[in-house]
Amino acid sequence: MSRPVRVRFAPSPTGYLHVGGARTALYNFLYAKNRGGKFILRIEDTDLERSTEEAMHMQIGDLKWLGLNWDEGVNPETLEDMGDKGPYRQSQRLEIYKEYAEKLIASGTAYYCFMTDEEIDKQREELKAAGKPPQVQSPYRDMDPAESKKKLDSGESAVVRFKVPKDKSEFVLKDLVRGEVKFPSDMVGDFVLIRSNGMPVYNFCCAIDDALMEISHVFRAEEHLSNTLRQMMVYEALGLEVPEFGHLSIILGADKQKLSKRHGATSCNQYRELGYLPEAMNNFIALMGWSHPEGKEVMTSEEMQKAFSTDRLNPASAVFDEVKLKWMNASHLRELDHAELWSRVKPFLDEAGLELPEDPQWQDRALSVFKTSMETLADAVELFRPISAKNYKVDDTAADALSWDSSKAVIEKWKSLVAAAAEDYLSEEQFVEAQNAVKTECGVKGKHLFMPIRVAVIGKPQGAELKHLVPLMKKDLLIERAQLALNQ
RNA sequence: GUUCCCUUCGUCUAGAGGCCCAGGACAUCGCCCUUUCACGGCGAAGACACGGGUUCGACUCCCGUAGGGAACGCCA
Repeated sequence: MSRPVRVRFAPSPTGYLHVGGARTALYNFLYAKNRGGKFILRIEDTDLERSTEEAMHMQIGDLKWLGLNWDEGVNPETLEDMGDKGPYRQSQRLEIYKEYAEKLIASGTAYYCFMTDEEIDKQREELKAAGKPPQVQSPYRDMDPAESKKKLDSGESAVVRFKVPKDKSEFVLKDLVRGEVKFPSDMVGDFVLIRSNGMPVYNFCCAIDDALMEISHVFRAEEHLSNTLRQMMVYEALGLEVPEFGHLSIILGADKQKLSKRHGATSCNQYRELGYLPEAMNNFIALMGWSHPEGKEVMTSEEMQKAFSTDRLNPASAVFDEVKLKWMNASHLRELDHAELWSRVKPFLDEAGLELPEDPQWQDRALSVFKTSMETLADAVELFRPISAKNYKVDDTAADALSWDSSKAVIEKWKSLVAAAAEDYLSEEQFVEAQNAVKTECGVKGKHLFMPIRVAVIGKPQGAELKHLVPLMKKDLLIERAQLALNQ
């Protein structure tokens, strides 16, 4: 009961980290932090068909991006073992699984099964047709070990199956999020422990690893709920200590189906590319299935760590709402100090080829002007593009403002006033002065005044306040643009 | 088919028998701020899946029904 808290995230490296996986990782991380425990990263790469080294890098990269740093497991830089309960990649633990499988065989709770795929398929069909649960019923279940040894030696391939107790007993799981869950033992058939190629199967290595790595709590997705029965059987047969489990709800798409590729962006990496902040991602994901005791919504990781507890975990599935994610991203965006925000925005600006001043003070001012209209980092591109030294063009939406009788005169006057300025940049006051001068000189006011000027400055009839925008732009640039607007 | 899980505003959720003719957030719609756009402020509309119990009293407990999901793999 008073075991030290050790939790783990155990992805199988088959692609980028999915938002569902990210939430699982996050909850484990938060729990470890909250309880002063250890967070461990284990790689479940026993499926040779689907696991790749590249995907492992992707998963690790995504976890790092989210800031879910682990204390033990695969080292994020060197990929070597970090901690004394390794190896942390299942593909490197094969001997261990083999040893335990042999123990089970020796004790009669597991056996070699020589059924072929065809035989199993056929049996499944028949059972289904008969309205029975499609569980394998292996004729090798009670074969004399000596005889199976002989078959094995003669080169026949076999899997190792767990011998599920035939006496109908009940397994009770005290789930941290679902309460008491009871499983009849005949809910599952004799499941595979070791594949014929020698690789262990999830339910086997997961149980062994969690026990050997002294994992105290397992938070994982709900689809593993019925796997827990199998794992409990393995624990029991081997006399290993069972961790506590918490089965998290599934994350759904807008159509209430399990979130998948066809719902659009579902991996953390995609959200990173779209300009989402890891802070916002964590915060948003945390709130799909957990809530702060005081109902706080926008939180830092530290706040979440402090407040996290399993009794506020919600068993019902949640729909992933990108609109709210956006709002949350905007909230976090505005909390960042400008030096930090600039460093996040910079890659997006560079990517778009924008040419902007290097001066931190300029960047600071620019961000105060633009950040209230940014929801994602990527939004900065269109916001900064109009004041970038490159890429100026008069937008189609500006045609109206340019068509008024007085517009040409307004822009001419504006241009001459800018040209008369002494410094490289106009101050806010100078801009207001100039605008007033245009007003009296040309005899226009209201939108006939500021719309043409706005177009002469940014090429569009709408945007941030001119008195904030103009001081961000070099005098020469303003003149050049006024001319371009006149040429329209 | 069998077993298991889930079900409060459109969405994320609060609610652990009277505090709830159900609270917050996003979205929506108004108004205010604003010589544009955002930000911000204020306000409106909007839900206990259904049916039975238990109880003086049920969103909260029990049982059904319906709907959704998961598992029954040499995937995890």
